Order: sequence, then C-alpha cells, then structure tokens
Amino acid sequence: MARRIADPALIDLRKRIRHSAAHVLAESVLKLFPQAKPTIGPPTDDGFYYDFDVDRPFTPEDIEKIAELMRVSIKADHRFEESEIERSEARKRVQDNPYKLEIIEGIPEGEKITFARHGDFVDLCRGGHVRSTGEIAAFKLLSTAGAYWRGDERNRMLQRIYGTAWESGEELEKFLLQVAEAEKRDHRRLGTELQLYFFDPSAPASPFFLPKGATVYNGLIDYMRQLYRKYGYQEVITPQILNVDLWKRSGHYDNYRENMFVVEIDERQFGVKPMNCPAHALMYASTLRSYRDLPIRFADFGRLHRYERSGVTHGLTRVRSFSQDDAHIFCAPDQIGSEISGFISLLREAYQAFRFEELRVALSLRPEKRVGGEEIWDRAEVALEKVLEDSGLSFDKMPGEGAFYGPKIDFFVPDAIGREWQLGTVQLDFSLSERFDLEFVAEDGSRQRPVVIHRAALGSLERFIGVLVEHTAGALPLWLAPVQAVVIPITDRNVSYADEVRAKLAEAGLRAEVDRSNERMNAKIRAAQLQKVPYMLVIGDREQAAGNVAVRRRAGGDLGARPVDKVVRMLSDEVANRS
RNA sequence: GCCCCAGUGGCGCAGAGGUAGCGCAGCCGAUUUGUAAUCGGCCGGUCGGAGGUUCGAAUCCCCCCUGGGGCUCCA
Repeated sequence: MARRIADPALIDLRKRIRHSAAHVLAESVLKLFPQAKPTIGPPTDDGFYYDFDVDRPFTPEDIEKIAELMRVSIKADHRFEESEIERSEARKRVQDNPYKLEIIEGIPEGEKITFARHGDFVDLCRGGHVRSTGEIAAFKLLSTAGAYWRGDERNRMLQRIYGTAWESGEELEKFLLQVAEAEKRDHRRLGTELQLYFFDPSAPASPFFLPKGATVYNGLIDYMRQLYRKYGYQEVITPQILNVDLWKRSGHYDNYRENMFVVEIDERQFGVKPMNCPAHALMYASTLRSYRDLPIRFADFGRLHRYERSGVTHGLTRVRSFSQDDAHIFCAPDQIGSEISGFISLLREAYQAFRFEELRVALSLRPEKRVGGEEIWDRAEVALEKVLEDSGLSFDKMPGEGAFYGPKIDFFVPDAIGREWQLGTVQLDFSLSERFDLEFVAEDGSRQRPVVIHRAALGSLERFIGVLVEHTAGALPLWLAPVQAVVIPITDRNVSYADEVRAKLAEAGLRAEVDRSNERMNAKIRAAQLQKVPYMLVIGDREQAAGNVAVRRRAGGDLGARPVDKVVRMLSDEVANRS
C-alpha cells in the first residue's frame, strides 16, 4: 500500500481544508436541524467528521440535503474569521450546548479561547482554516455512524458524519479510486474468491479454513517451528478446557471473565482457555527447576477462544476462535535483556520473510495500577528500551500503557485501508510466577522467582493471514501458496505427460495441479492467474516431445520452455529460500 | 453492547406489493486450440429465520440471527 506523501505544506493545506469542511458541514446540519448540538469536528488522516447530538439519526436523504447545503456555502465563498473571546463570554455563547461547555472547561486558564465564523455560522474553534469556504475544492460525505461522546459508552450516543475533502477534484477521485482498489484486496472478499476460508452463522466470528486456507495456516506453523528450532524453543500441547479454579488462581477469572467461554460439566465450572499462560505455568511447576535449566521457552499453537463483543469482530482480524505462535519464556531476571533481544531477532527474521516493512513499534511503560516492586520495573523498562535501541527499530514510548503485570512492546502492521493491527507482542509478567509460586534453584541454593515473558511474533495466525492476504492481494509467496503450480496441457494429447510433470513436482514436495478442464489454454491461464497461482507450466506437443515445460510466472509472464527437472529444481530452491 | 446499513441459487448482482431474473461458477455436448475468458444446451432459489398487515409479501411492519461501517485522529 502506498505511503502517503510527506510534503508538509500539502499536509497542512489538506488539514485546513478538512477542518474547514467540518465547519461547513456543521453549518449545513444546523440549517436542517436547528436543535442539533454540534460537538467536535476534527480533520482525520484522509477526511473529517463531525459529531452531533440530535433527536434522530441522519438518513441517507438527510445526508444528500446536507451535502447540497454545503455546496451552496462553498459557492458563496464565505471568509473564515477567527476571534478571541473572553472566557465568561465564551461560556455564555455556548450555554445551550453542554458539550462545548465541557470543552471550554477543559481549556487551561490563561489559554486563549477563540471562535471561528464563516457566513452566519460561528463555532468554538482552535483555528486552522482555509481563507474562505471556496477553497474547499472537492468534498464528499461518506458515511454516518453512532459515536459516544468522548468515545465512552456510558455517555450519550451522538451521530457522526464522515466525509473527505481535497484540494482538487482529481485528488478526490484518486482517493475514491484508491478506496475502491483497497476494497478489492479486502481479505474477506479474497478469502472467498481464493477458497481459503469462510464464515457461518453457526459459529459467529470463527473462521472455517478450507483445504487451501489450511495449507497456508499450516505453512505458517511449519515456518515458525523451523524458527523455534533455531531459537531454542520447545513445543508443548496443553488442554483446551480447564477448571475455573485455575483461572481464579491466574487472575483471569477476576480480570478477564467477560471475555471467556465458561461451561458447566458435572456441576463444576470449566473455562475454555483464552490464553496459554496458566497451563504453561503448571508445566513449569511440574518439576523442580534449576538456574541451569533457564531460560525455558514453551511454545504452544493451542486454539484459544475469547468472547469478543458482537460489534467489534471483523473478518479474520478480530475473531473469537484463533491460535497464536504463542510462547512463554521463564527466565532469571538478568536474562530479560537477552531474551527480549533474541525474540526481536526472531520476529524480524519472520517479518522479513513476509516483506512486512511498515512496522510500528510501541513500548508501553508502567501504568498507575501495577504489581511488582519499583526495582524490577526500572530494570525491565531499561532492558526493553535498550534492546529496542540496539535493534535500530524506531519506536514510540507509551507511558502508562503497560499491563498491570509488566511493560510490553507491541508490533503493528497496517491492512489494505490503513487500519493498524497488532501482530507481534512481547510482555513481561511479574505476576504469574507469584500467583503460581514458580521457583528455580539459584547458584547459591536459594529459591528464586523466574520472570515470565509472554511473546508472539505473528500473533493470532488468523489475523496474520488476514493482513498477509491484504498485503499481497492474495498473491502469496511461492512457499505459502496453496497451489504452487498449475500444469496446463494444451490439448488432450498432452494430459498424460502433464500428469507425469505433476508427479515429479509432487515428488519434490511441491503442490501442483493439472488443469484438465475442457478449455483453451488461454482460459486455463486466466483461471490460474485469477487464483494467483505463482507458476503456470504450459505443455503442448513441442514441450512434450522435448521433455520440457513452458514456464509462465504469475508476475512477469512467459519465461519460455525449460527441461522439467530444471524447473522442479528452480521451484524447490525458491521454496527453500522463501524468496 | 450501542447507532446506522445490508442479507435474493456456490459467488457477484437486478427486482421495491401481483407470485423471481442476469452474469460467473457447476454439469452435458461440440471444439483440440500456443500465454488472461471457444460455442451451444442443461441443472440450480421455502428471497437469513419466525411472526404480522394484505385478496396477494422477496418487496410493508415487529422480533431474532448473521455480516458490514463506526463508537476521543479530541475546540
């Protein structure tokens, strides 16, 4: 996905256009709905919105009328005028609007309070407009949505109108086209088209992976297992359903229960696991551990279930049933730095294999409410920051955003329409070993607490596949492609030779199919291209006679005829290199 | 959870009170073809589910289910 151009002057202009458009939107809404109370209307990355307190939601017809009034206001080319107002006077002006009043109360004493006027519309506003409404060259209202005041669902629900605005009609068109293109690579759509996975009301927000999707899924797991061998992890298998007593001990019952599926059997309650950590803690505690055994790294691809609220689930990227490339590291406090560092190496190696380059890294530091002493937090935060600095990754520090049980680093990757999803994470945990009374015998014979590190590189495999499908528009790299090559016989005479070619590919561990449909070569190529198959191996009489195949690549077209054995080797090498 | 929108053959869509249609896919037949769609025929839908209004409902109303857009990028 294309990065947005970073011309600061243009970005500023767009921001002002959009902010101004929000004012014009509010003006128009108030003309149609005089009792509506405007609240906030900021510019966004590629548009703007404005939230209103109104008696009823806006209908599509309302939106059309509003847009029409906006056009009138823009045509009139009203000038924007900003003026500073005395605080008490400002309060008076907005006395009928509790939202604006609240905003004013939030402005520190001594800071200026300004209003902006254009035409006969006045709004409390920090500033940042274009000179006059005529400079809003192109806009479009996009959608409506309910939105809680201050984003808090305990507050009243407001009605939001989203729009976009640009410095020219062409730019608007470009943007709308880009949105349409992005929709084409929506993983929900591609999943159906490529027969990877689907959803069914019988299991809301829980994907069904078809054979092709399962191939991708298992491909990811195979790859992670390979990395686990390299980085010293041991894979384990743990139960799906565990007695609530365990979840009480781990703290999940108190802190995470509303996200858990709980079942009752034999008058006892069991929780379906939302996380693997308690099971891994039991495994750690199943025998006496020596400092010589540390670090211990338990990896687990176990299926997790979390009850996500119905309004928040989304395709594969937010589901209720999933598994992660999850692992827990039990180590001595002085091993924290090297463990985090090792994990980041693993993560970067993996992301490189998927060409994930747009990575945002966030380091979340101690929150108000937390467990563990100051020394361990100091030590851990310093260790995390140092590892990040040494890694050369740029990152944002997020004070107060850490979990109550420890600081963490999260790795975010954007999807096709720029929404960011958290994939990788590494979290220190100072709580788990206390709750499960985990120990190891130190060099001096004393009993010590290990530190627990939760970590996942790809994160939820479901979410990862969703993001990967959008990044590649379904054109997965050869090593992950469910069908790596389609053998295309040109005539019926070539079918049995095509079968031989397929068998040779299969023998080398490659996933290949023969297209024996009663179609012309062109149609078979088109079908394979649409299915994003990396290689098409075309076979006519000429190839058959010479023991060749004509190689066509998904991207790059015809490579010409080559001996079968050479092609098998070429593909095998490409798979081995994950290139 | 809350607000809005949507659910029609496997997939993509049309139909907006008079009893369901198109394209693709699938199946059958003809064709045997050199790098993104050969032609013809056939099959396929209790219109998400359950109620109601009506002489009559895919179309209108109510409830439920599922999906989608959103729910602090803060004047």
